[in-house]
Amino acid sequence: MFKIIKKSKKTNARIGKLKLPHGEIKTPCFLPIATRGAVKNLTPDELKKLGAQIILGNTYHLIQRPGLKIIKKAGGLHNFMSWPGPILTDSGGFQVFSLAKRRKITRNGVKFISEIDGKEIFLTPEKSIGAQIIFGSDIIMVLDECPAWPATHEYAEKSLSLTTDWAKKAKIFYEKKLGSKIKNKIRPLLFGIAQGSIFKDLREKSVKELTKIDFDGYAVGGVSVGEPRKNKKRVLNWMSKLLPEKKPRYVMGYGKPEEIVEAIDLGMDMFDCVIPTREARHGRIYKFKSASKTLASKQNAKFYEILQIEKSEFSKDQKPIDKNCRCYTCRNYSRAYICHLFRTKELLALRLGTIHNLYFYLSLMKKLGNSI
RNA sequence: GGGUGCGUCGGAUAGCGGCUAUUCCACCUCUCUGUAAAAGAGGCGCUUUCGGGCUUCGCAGGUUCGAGUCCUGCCGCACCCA
Repeated sequence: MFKIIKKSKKTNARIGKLKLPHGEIKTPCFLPIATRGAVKNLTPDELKKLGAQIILGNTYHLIQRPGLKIIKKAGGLHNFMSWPGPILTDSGGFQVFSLAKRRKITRNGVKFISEIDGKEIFLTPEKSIGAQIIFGSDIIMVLDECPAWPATHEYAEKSLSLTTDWAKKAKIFYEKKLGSKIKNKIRPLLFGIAQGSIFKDLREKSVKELTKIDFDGYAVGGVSVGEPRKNKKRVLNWMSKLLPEKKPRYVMGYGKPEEIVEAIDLGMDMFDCVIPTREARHGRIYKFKSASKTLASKQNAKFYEILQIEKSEFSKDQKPIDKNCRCYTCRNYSRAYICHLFRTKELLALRLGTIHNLYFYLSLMKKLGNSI
């Protein structure tokens, strides 16, 4: 399933191949986010051209709309959204964090009050896995509780025991549903999610128990939930030593370009983040500082910059965002034009921004892979 | 020439006797990490030792404890009549 092809001599970085039902992906890789079955502003065709190998959908949002029935009838999420490549789906665990005001955690699952119609949604570890199986996800994530920072040791410990318990239940349910069924085909992978906030003993405990359950891959959850950068780094450092080497390692919801660089050096393989897509819609355009420079000096010095493209300094700037960038946006349009589109709220602004920012992230991944 | 109405921030507005003059747009600054985000926060007269101080509703007077608001004159704009 997961093969490490090459290891860096200088760092813990590695290149891997991961076989999935809808194709093979190369790691390290970045997953553009398609929460509701669409990467905002892009067609699957465009995504593929940008170099996306795998995308991420969200269980909580998709079971609300359009609902399981419709996706099932469409023949799964791939068919429904016309993306033939691999899909990883998040379990809804992140919504435990992001929709904290609208949910209640119980032993058996999470009760949400829908932000759409006020209806109650009860998400259990089993339901989440069941839904993801119906989606036809290539990588299924277990339901976890993602505790916000700051959390007390006491709370984080309690939360972790729940998350671990849910992980066991998820695994049992998954085996029951898919265990014997698929023989010749590659079956969807099931990933566990390590929690434990910023506490070393809890992170250790989390990984120990998850590996006992035995998953196809392991994710680091609960990172970038408000904690200072130092803490994130420390957690990832521990995790890189704790997580099994032979399994894919996925840092959830991560991160800024420099953070991904660091995490790859620590031996992390997969990443997803809303930054490139969301910030694109908000007029923050990422670009490399200089194409000729390698990313070797990346550790401290920022190798990229962000243009706030709506600023008046760009309103007359006829240069492309990045003359060395080969994305559709940079090959065809000037900063002035994109600035104009943003200021006049033309929808094309969002598309062009998204295309460029995703190209930036995905080509960063390529560069980082090549440098291993 | 006569009449009517109107002049409030860069633009558009609210306010029709009572404390710090409303809102929208534009503009400026910032935020965004498993997406309730094409979103959100702050600023937008001058000045400040960040406590505040000063100044403002076309202009000039007046009435009043108190005026963007009422009265008089002027200026400007719009419309109507001649």
